[in-house]
Amino acid sequence: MIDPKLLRQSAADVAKGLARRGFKFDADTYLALEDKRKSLQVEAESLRSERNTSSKSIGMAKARGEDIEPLLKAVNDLGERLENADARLKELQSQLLDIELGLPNLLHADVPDGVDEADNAEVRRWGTPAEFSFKALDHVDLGGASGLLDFDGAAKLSGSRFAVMHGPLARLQRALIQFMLDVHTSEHGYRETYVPYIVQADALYGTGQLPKFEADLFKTQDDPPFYLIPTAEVSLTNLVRDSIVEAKDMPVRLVAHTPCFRSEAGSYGRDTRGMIRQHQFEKVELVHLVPGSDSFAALELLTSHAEAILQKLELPYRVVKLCAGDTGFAATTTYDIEVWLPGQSAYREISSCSNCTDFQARRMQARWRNPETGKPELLHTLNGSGVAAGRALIAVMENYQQADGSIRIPQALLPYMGGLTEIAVNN
RNA sequence: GGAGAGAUGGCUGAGUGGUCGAAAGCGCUCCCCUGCUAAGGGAGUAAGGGUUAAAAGCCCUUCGAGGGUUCGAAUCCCUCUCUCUCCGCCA
Repeated sequence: MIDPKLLRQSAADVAKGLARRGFKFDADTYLALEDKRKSLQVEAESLRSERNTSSKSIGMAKARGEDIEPLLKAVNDLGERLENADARLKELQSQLLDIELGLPNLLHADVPDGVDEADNAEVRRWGTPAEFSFKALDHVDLGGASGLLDFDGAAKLSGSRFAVMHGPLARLQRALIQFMLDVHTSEHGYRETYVPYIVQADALYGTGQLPKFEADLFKTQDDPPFYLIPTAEVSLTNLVRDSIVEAKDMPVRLVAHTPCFRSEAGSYGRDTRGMIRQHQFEKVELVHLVPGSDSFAALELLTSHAEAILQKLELPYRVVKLCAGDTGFAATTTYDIEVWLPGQSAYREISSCSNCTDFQARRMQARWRNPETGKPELLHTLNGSGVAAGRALIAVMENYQQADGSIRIPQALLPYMGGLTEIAVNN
């Protein structure tokens, strides 16, 4: 959520900033509502103040044994007026909140202009895509060669956009997850955290998936409903909802492995081949909770932690800064890390690292106590994949493939594979 | 799933219709005093919001959540959630 004070004072500037995303914020309508809110709130509060004063004097009169009838008469219609003002205020505030919850975060000034991923700005590259002496296969064909990747079986169970994996391929994904958790906890200082995969609506309001993106989520039929998390960011970040973190506990750095569930509504026809885009996938997620002054440095650090995984796996990648139109709802700046996929001859997203500044914190009332002032301040939240395990598996398969369709195990994963050094064909 | 108990400020814990944002203790902060010392004295110490350019001040809200009764609710009524104990069931 954007600071309502900023909206009131600089609605036109906010509208201009959001226009970079292609988002239309009707500042005039907002300000008109806000104007009404102000006068109504002043009215309601002064009525309430009047009532409090009267009630107090009734109490005192009664204590002195005086006749309170005339006093009661004097406040006769107060209750009704107050009720009326309250109801109108409540209605107005909920209208304003609806608008505010629908506004995306303001972009950082350095975010490049642009409408979609074609306009993203490459920041750096690491590694060189390998030259193959044979025609590189994609992970679907490699999975077919080993017989360990089964889309038919998955379709039988769950329909499209699911995968079944067997044997060493399933183990390879598990190895990737263990490896990533180990690196982040032992080398990068994260606290390993196990979280629920099913959350209530409040958590999703906190991180910004709701109310706007409900269609992207899987929802249960309970009343009230539960939602399957689309990312561990939801569970991890909301841990500080409605709390004040002490300075000695900052910064907070959390890592969790969870499955992620996305309905992928609206992406029909995109990445239908293979397991690039699934309804269910595994991901290791990194979350930072930091003082506001530190969040941009933290974004660089977090991104470097995700990159370290790909470097240890010796997977070539590039880092791009997302353009205005491609940056997510809650983020002020996002780096995507794109791993090289020989089967597609393309860099594809494997991690997305975002600084959400105080946007999520304001929705969550997540604060920290600044020792300089002794006062609570909104903290800044960051999240990034460190990295997406399903896509990392694809990247390993395609980058480590050999002429016969077998797949070598990356050096870094050998300790996790129980002596296995390659995944052969025809398992 | 069944039975019972509970939810109050950073913590412990009083408060059962009126001047209670809330006693007391602990903790914490500041000040004072003190050289028989793991002592004494004093003051302060919640969060959110409105008004304001901002601050001060003033005002509003908050005693698990949401409704209700009342001039007035931490206190009474209803619904819900969570925690604890016991039983059952289960991983």
